[in-house]
Amino acid sequence: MGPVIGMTPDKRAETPGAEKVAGLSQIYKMGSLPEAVDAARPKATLVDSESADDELTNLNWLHESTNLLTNFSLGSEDLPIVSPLYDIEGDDVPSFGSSCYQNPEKKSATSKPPYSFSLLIYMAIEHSPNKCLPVKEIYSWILNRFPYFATAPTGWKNSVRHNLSLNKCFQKVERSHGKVNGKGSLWCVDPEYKPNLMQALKKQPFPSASKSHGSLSPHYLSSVLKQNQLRTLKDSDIDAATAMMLLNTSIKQGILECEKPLPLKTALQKKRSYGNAFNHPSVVRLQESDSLATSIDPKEDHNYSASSMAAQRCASRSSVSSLSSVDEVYEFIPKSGHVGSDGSEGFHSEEDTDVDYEDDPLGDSGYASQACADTSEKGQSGKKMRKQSCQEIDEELKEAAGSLLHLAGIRTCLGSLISTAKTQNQKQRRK
DNA sequence: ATAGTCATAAACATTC
DNA sequence: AGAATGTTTATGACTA
Repeated sequence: MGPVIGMTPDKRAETPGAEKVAGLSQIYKMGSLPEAVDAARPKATLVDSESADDELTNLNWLHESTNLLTNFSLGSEDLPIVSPLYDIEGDDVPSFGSSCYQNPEKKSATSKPPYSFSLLIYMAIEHSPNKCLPVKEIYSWILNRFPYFATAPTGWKNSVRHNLSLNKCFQKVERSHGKVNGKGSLWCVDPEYKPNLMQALKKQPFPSASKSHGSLSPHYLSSVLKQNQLRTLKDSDIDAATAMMLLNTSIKQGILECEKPLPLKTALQKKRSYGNAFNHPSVVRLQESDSLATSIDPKEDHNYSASSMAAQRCASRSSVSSLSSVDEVYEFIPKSGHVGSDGSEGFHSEEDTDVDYEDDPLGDSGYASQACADTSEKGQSGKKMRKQSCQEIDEELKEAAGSLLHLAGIRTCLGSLISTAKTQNQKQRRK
């Protein structure tokens, strides 16, 4: 049985449009200075850092940080491609920028990459500064990273286009403002499907990770938590949703102690009845139905099928908790920052590509600029409302994270975390 | 055996 | 006109 046919109309109908694209997370800030990251992330500035400083449960350190992918090596040209969900393991603070990863594609340049086309496209898009790429750029990225395709039968490009067109994970964004830089559209990853893709990536065989290191992320998170290295976690740029996922995984693997894995969704639901979990020492009883699979279901892989995706899409829409990253929470926030033009993100377009970001007449030096044009045109009142919404969401996330952390049985280390965080804050303020 | 996933190929339309 | 891009359909291999 082939791919589900007749998907395209659905895909078109569901194409969320500019706002969503604008909300694509600003991932891959690897190698960039924190200032640059902040500048590129106006959404982070929406949170009153001053008032939030003393907030124990504040998730700013998650908000401000970028997606986990950032530090898991998709983001730098200097780094090989590995699963964003794997990393080296060790009790020491991982050096995310280190080159201790194996390099699947370089390891065997002539062998076929262990990634499906969907994942290759996903990586290519996520690697771009604005999470949008024309198909030609996708070709280039894949070619650059996987020399296999240089000698592979030419049909792979067809497959890429086929995937883009058929796979609901990918959204086409018209270059509305005068067909900038060539023909064709830009392709983005639907944020709602990002968890699926992430999950799919995680499932990919990575000898370097699985053999000697295993799944680092939960271990890493665990070690961070156990060592009360809040700063480390903060610096690690793990976003809230990912942290939740890792927490769950850690719990599942027995790294952290908890009765059962807790989906963020549950945390959000419970917090409404219990209030801030930090103020409720009682353990929330979880239901089986609220398994981790609610938000991270290995079966809900990237695929052609509309059914599983639709299910997740619905779930995603039904609750903030299912968002794949905090960025998605803020997806309605117009991007005012200038991203990528100064190279502060550590990203540079591939040498062999012919798209000149700096020549973008839209002044955003990226593709997403057109996509977010709609949102940027909204008025001041809209901004106020959005800011308010952000604060509300932030509160929700804070409480949800509080619930999670509490339930994960790590509350005991919070005292240390607090002091560590406060120390860091004080140091920063002095600077 | 069946259904789902994925890769591949091909035809065709559209756009530049 | 030709190339690039995008859509759709079909088929086969593989897997759970």
